[in-house]
Amino acid sequence: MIASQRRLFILNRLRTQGAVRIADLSEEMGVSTMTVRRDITELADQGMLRRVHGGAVSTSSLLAEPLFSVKSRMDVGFKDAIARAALRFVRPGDVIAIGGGTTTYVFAQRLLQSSKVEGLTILTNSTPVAELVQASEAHGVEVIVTGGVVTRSNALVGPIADRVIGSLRVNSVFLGTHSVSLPRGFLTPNSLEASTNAALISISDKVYILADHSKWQNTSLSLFASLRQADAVITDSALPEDLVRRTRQGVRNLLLADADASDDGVGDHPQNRK
Amino acid sequence: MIASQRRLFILNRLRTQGAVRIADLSEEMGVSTMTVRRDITELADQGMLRRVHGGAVSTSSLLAEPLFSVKSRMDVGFKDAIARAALRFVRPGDVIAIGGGTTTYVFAQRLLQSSKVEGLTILTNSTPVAELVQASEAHGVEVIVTGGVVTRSNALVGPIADRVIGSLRVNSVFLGTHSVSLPRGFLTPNSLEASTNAALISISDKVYILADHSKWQNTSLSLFASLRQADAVITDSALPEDLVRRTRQGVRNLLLADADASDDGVGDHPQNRK
DNA sequence: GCTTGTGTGTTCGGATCTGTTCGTTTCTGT
DNA sequence: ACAGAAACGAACAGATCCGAACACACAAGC
Repeated sequence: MIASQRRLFILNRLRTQGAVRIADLSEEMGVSTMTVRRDITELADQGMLRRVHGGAVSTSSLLAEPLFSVKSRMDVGFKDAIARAALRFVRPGDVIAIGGGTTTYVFAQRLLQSSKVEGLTILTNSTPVAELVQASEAHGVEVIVTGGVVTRSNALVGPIADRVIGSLRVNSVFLGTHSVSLPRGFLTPNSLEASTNAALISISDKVYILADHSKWQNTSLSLFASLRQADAVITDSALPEDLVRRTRQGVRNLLLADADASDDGVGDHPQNRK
Repeated sequence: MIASQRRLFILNRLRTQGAVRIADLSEEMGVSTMTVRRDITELADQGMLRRVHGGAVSTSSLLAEPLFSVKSRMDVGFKDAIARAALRFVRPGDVIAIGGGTTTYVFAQRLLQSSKVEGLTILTNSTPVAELVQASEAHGVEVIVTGGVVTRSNALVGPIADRVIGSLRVNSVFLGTHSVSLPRGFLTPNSLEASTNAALISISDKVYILADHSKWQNTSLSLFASLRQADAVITDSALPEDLVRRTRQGVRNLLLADADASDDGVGDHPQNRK
């Protein structure tokens, strides 16, 4: 493996995973850690990535920012667990929709690393997700973008998005949410995004909401789905007991993903058994 | 194995693998490393590949995209000059469309750095352009994405894109092209992309084609515009004299941007005056 | 025959890259 | 706060690659 190939490998890894470890890269590329270190140093000098202890993180990625602070690294851990747990709802050959936001972005990352990605068709209104799939060079995956006006968070919304979505049909949709309100449902601050989320839900057989525990504390403007509309809500194990109970009153299926679990992110907690 | 056979072998290898090692090539083709070295040197002089320690890498591959600032500075220099020259066709408050490709990407970069960006509305079928504008946090710019199926080069094409485009209207469109064929017009390898480019042209008052001089040597499958349809073609000053003359026979306005010029990229060459 | 030119292989000193060692710094669990 | 573990980077040594120079083979032309 040639030097520039290694660098490309590293950059691609960064684009799809947001962060890389030197030890992993060393093993996967079959070179010493020192060589990887030197590659990363070089790339960092060119501003292509940012060095951190143990590896490197992407500078341009959506996740780059949160990864820097220690506090929100925990958040990413939760999101990661949620994403892994949500994978179980993807079946081979499905046509799935993925909404905007960082949680669904992490979900897309995990999905691309899994074996289920083969033969999927992905509809998304998130430009980062679209680029992610493309950059991963995953085979047998078709990506369709909804179009629309670009929001602050790189989601595509508005009449154009809604109209495109309305002419399509998917097996399941995976959405993030800005706020979970009991007992109303799921909300977002942007009413156009709410409309687009609702459009995605209306064309989907199954609806899955990905929301870490902090979302229960937020409040937002626009409702895009009731609790009942979600076939499953995937959150993390840090959600307080009483909120779990009250949420279960409205939601058909509430999954608590464990950040420590290595397999599918769902730990062996009693409350996971219905 | 004859010299030209070897060169083809090397280029093919590059196309499929992105990078090659001299030692490998030497063994596989049954010639000494020195011969391979000479072949690669020759191909590099022709711009067919880029030499690196230990082998060679493809110039057109993914390498070009992430490493804009690093290498192939000449290519980027040309594209940059073209992009700066094209800025003159953007008026304040315009609604403009920007197509896919690396040249238009550089154009978008320049546009965001200029003062003209204020109040613009940008329609694009390129997800990198969309993200670029969003990431720049430019104020007063609205970005609309066409939607559609994502191609290898991160452009959005197909019926969805065409339908969305058909319902809109813009002042001017800026398109890259894979090939300039005299006297036919502008071509791209992807017929769906050709259709989408044609759709963009059909909704635009003015059409501007950005093409560096190498595009005159390429050949492609699908025509998306005739020479006449372009209100202006912006290329670089390295385009040979006779091609300039022959192109001027079909195109209303051919601009030769000078890579050295610091202002708007159009040098004071006699042939720039009509 | 000889010459010339082209293309290829070999040698070799220097440049560049890579791996290992080892003392230091930084993380992490208790 | 502390100790052990992991990661870091400087420095050295070995491996690899590079390119210039020269030698050789072969074909074309005189």
